[in-house]
Amino acid sequence: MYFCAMYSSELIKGTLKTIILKLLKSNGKMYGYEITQRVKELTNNKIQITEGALYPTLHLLEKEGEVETETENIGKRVRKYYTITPKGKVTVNLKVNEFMDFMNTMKFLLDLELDVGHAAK
Amino acid sequence: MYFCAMYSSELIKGTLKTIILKLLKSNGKMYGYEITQRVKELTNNKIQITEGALYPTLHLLEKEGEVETETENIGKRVRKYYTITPKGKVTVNLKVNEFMDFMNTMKFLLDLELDVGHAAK
DNA sequence: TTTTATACCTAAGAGAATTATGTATTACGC
DNA sequence: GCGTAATACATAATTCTCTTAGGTATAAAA
Repeated sequence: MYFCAMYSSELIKGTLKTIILKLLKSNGKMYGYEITQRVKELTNNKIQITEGALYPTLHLLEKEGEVETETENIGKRVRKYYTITPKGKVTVNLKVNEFMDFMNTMKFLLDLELDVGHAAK
Repeated sequence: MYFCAMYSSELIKGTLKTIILKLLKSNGKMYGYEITQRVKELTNNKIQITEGALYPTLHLLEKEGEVETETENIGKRVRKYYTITPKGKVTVNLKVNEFMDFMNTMKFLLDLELDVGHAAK
């Protein structure tokens, strides 16, 4: 069912809040389903946020005051828009910086070719 | 007790096997405690592998055939050395490539400054 | 009219780490 | 010579975050 060039799921762990907040920061108000679609599209299906992960995270972010909601009626359907708060903007900057730093560290670790001489391919 | 400029622990999740295999590949045989110290040193204390995470992972890697062990007696103490297997070398290349790809995708996502005009700092 | 896409949600379970222990040897400080 | 810190292994209980699976309902497309 999944046409996965997707990353193994452990990798993505810990990045969900960062991704959501970053999208909301640079993209303005979005609703849940839209977030999943946008991420999928921007990453060529490599990152697919499941709804079981998304909605609980959005609710948590709201409880923490990182995002705010407003509902909009589309026909008979209710759509819930999320907007990043000032607190959320602080958080997202911290998180993005931390992740960038982490990537540099990992790149350093994974690029190392040390002593041993045979430096196996 | 921890003098953490350390990364928030969720970030590191999913990268442990990759780090261990990569170190063993480029560094030759190493024992558990040595791995934790080397990683700590190479990352300026930013990544500190806990023993509760390390040992179960090493045992798993052995069970999966990614690494092999040999014990060495240092005085009265037993030291357990780990070496990467040919299978492990294939795995580590896949994992490193996947992680590098993942980092590029994340960098793309987190660097985006989209439409909205106000492009909040 | 039936299937697919949109749109929200929660609950049970899995997986990978943390935290807390436990054991024992060796080196260092005083 | 004696206590503390560092070395070195290990496991168990718990926590956290996500997956899998389920549920509801409207709108569009086939």
